[in-house]
Amino acid sequence: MAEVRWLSKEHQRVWRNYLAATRMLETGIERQLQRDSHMPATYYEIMVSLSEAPDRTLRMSELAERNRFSRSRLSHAVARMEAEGWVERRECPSDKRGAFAVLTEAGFAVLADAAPGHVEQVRSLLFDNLTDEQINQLGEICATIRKAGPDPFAGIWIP
Amino acid sequence: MAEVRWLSKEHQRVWRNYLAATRMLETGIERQLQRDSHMPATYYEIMVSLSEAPDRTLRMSELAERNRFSRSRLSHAVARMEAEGWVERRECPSDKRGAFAVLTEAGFAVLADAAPGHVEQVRSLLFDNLTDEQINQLGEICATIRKAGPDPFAGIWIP
DNA sequence: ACGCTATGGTTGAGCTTTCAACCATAGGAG
DNA sequence: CTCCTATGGTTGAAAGCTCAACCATAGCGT
Repeated sequence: MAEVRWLSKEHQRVWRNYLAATRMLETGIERQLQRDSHMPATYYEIMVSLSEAPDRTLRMSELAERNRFSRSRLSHAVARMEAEGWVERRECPSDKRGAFAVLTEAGFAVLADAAPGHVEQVRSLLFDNLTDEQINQLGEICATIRKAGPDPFAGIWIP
Repeated sequence: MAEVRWLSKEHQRVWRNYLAATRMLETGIERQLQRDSHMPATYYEIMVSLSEAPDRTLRMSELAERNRFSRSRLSHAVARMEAEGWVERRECPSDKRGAFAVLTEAGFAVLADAAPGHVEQVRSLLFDNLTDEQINQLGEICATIRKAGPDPFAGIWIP
């Protein structure tokens, strides 16, 4: 067992600020969506992805990867959204294992309705408080972290 | 209803990178702790806070606020940790409503055991990938977001 | 064609989190 | 002292997430 390389005081400070800030943001986003649109952020993200896809349709696997959801999480979420009538499943003709998720009209309407409040919340908790420079920095930093992270994000890296 | 101020293309890019990066990090941290130490990150954070407090003891409310947990979430978590023998509750003599949480020896041992692996994971997913400058920037950004956020973080700001 | 492994996706159990309701005590104001 | 409200904390139910197990089809090598 090698020596433990503890975090420096400075790194610790950063890490704790990171935890507090991200938790605050996440909770704030979640609460606003739940309160105003009766949906968790997960559903919102799924619907956004679908709304941007051709025919508002995506393969489950595509959808999972884009949002970094586990397959299982997505599957459960889509099941619940299907029950709400926001999404439909269709089978894939070219690969009988596969499945498509399609955003319904009702789903699109719900999304359109939820969007303004959500965007406002993102602004007020995040963008409105940072300088343009900081926003750029944050973008770079997140892109870096993201790229450095394990890739398909399942399996391999944590056995 | 005022005009919706949508996010610019650039802000959207940042926001999506933010979501992907933070989700990746969170999941990675959670998985490592669960796999190697059979505890969720929540417990780890609680135990860290306690381990640093005088007599390894804190009021529930203090504990909740420091980590930005809802009272309810903390209460449930402490109950489970108590069942594991990692934490004990004591009543507060000066305020009979209050309660203290105390980290037990067993809890401390478990924490000490979990720490090295956790730190290593934080390094490898975050710090190792950023330049010193980026780390400083991230620290500043998170501190700003945190300060700008709603404060006691319950009630008031989202009715 | 056969068998083997890999891939796409679902399922159920168990754990965590949230929300709202709740109980008990504290700390004023009248 | 007696309300009346605020604070500290807990609880139960409902919703979401994770993990591991699973089923079905794909696609390769022979």
